[in-house]
Amino acid sequence: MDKAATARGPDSARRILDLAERLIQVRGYNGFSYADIAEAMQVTKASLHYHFPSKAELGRSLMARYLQGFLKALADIDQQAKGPTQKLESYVALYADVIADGRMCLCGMLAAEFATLPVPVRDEVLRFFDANEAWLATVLEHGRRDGQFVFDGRAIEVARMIVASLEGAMMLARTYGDVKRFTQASRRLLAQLRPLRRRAAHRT
Amino acid sequence: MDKAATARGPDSARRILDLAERLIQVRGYNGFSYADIAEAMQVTKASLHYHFPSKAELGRSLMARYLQGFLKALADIDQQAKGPTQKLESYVALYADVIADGRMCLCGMLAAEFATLPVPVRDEVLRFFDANEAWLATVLEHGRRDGQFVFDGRAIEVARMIVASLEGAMMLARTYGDVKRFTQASRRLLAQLRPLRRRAAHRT
DNA sequence: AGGATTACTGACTAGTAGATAAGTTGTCAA
DNA sequence: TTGACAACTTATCTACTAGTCAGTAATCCT
Repeated sequence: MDKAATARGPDSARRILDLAERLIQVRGYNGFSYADIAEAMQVTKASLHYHFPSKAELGRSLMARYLQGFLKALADIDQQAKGPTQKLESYVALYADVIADGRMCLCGMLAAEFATLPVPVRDEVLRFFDANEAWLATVLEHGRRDGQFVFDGRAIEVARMIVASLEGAMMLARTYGDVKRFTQASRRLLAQLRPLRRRAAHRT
Repeated sequence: MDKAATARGPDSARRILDLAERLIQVRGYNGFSYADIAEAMQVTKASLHYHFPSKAELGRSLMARYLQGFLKALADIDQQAKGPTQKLESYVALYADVIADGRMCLCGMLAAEFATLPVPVRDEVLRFFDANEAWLATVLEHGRRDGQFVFDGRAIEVARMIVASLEGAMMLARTYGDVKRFTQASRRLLAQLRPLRRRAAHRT
């Protein structure tokens, strides 16, 4: 009856993806190997190849799951948050949670290694950013309509700048091992959208 | 007298660094090998090890040179540019030139792979960002004093946000193979420092 | 001319990468 | 109970990684 020793089961694929996700977020796609996952799971490399025949397939599957989870998170924000301002704050909190855990956004990491990625993985990464920017642009546009945000030009452009800035802020925050670097940058980023620009010194 | 065939010479070390720099900017530290450089230079791998005993040493030397070149570029800007606004524009142009060439900032790339880097390389990367942010903070502070820039709080915080945003914008621009993504983001970034905030629609 | 130095080559090693084929074990359904 | 299927292991492979070492050719110094 003691089956705890052999951690066999149908959730192996999920556990593999969990480990791969964390490994890529910390070490990058080219910085981890099947051996790393096998060791952490106490199984052989061959067993991983049973679930994911190639590293490219593992990466593609992982990205697909990540994108799905991200879209779900955005949908949750759309349902729960009360307005554009609150939506934007919840959106930034998504990033903050990841960096607080010492990880980098999976896609930010893969974007850096883009040139070396298998094409299917590349495609998923682009889909992630496309969806990300499109959602954000919608929120920004709504916010501008009811006067919560002020910005010039097209919303998609502002969205792109915010996404890029958040990714960059994550990268620097993780490099310095200092979450404040992300928090401060994101706060400034959002402050620039507010209609009444405060000039007062604010607390750190 | 025909010595063009064997490209022997004391500039080999420099050529190795040139190739390594480009390779890292495109493929990352974990995405290139001695074999890549050896092939491009038409020499053996062993010859590379003569100049740089280990990959860590190659990385460290490269970073040291890169930092030196960057500091030189900043010094040139300090000498030539006429005021904070012009300095900032020249500074952004430094990044724009790199991305226009399809490359990523060397340190932005290494920041992504930070967890897997040899410690000496890490140290150099941090020194780069420290110097970068410090210089930018000084320019911002001067600009604020003579009314060319407006921002809340400490200049170093704004500098950090700008550096992170530019790195992020480069990464996304390269991922999409679209320089405009960088240009537009950086233009917006600088616009937010201007005292008279224009509300008019501006041309794309 | 001779010796030292610089800049290499060729041949090699140990370790790791992703990947495969054949065999084993546990579970469940007819 | 049997046999099919899922989830593995064992053993192996090829390609590539950084790195070493002994030797060599050209060049500089005296």
